Amino acid sequence: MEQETVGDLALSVGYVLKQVHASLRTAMDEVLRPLDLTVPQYACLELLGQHPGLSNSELARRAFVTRQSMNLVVHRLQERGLLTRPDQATHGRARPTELTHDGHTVLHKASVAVRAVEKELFSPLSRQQQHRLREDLTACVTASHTTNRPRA
Amino acid sequence: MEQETVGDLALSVGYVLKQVHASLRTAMDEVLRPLDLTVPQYACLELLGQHPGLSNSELARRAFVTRQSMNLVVHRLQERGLLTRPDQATHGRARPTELTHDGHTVLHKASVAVRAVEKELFSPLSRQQQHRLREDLTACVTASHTTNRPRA
DNA sequence: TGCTCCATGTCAGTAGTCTGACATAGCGTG
DNA sequence: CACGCTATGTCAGACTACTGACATGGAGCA
Repeated sequence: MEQETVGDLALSVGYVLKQVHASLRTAMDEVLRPLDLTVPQYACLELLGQHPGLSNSELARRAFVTRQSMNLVVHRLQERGLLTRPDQATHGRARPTELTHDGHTVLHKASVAVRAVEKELFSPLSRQQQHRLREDLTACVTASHTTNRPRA
Repeated sequence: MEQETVGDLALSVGYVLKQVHASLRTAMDEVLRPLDLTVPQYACLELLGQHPGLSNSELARRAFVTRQSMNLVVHRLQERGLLTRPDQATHGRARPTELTHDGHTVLHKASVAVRAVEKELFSPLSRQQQHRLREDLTACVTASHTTNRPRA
């Protein structure tokens, strides 16, 4: 027989997942604050660092926020001179965004700090366990993308 | 040598974790909407179902939100008659909150729906893998609680 | 060509959450 | 007893993210 409801929240994978996510989020906020960056702003920079030329909508999808929210993030980063965006789109309406020199500099500092946070958070797990954890989580999202609409 | 920055976001445990969390959050929102419940509201009910008599601050900690946010959640659920809260505190200032009969009814429906969502999301993993995943995640949060301040 | 459909960008309004602040109740210690 | 410390509840304000809506540019098709 299968129990329909969760007996104990600590035994719910979803609850523990949320707990780890909250810890990661808090820790990231702390290390990004000295750089005057929010988590979505860092996500935007990181995405552009690895995939230059992404549009605003594409950034939004990959950062798991709406286009409108990402639009504000992009505008503020643009005001700070961390990224560039052509005034006119070359092809459609999508305007490819890229990091400036300052953007790359800030991103590197932030990326190092965030990497350290992740390393600390997952330190109880061995390298092999971390790899396995990532594989398992990846399997879940790829499966949900096939059953639901694959947004990315 | 250790790489300081993440080469590919898909290889970052934190990024995949956020991805799974986003999927879970979205799916929970969808199934809770027919019940006119938000995720924090469901979390509040679930916590009270398993631990009757929790105070507002305690609910906030276990739901990973601030006291102020949880205060609004509790008030709205109280207006809907799903939970009761004494007007005066018996001992300190903490007022123990408990579910009403309607609260238990709504909670049961919601809990069944959420349980189904989790089961679906983690369906790519075997029962053993899910258990292992939960164990690994739990290890991370317990470790972070010892290094940082143990809020709970 | 003209039409539909879709994706992108953007604007306005709304709702949720957070930070900061203050008052109160209990506990421990001088 | 008095004082400081902590925890809880609550209020006010600001910020963030979301939903809904609209306009525009391109692709596909009759």
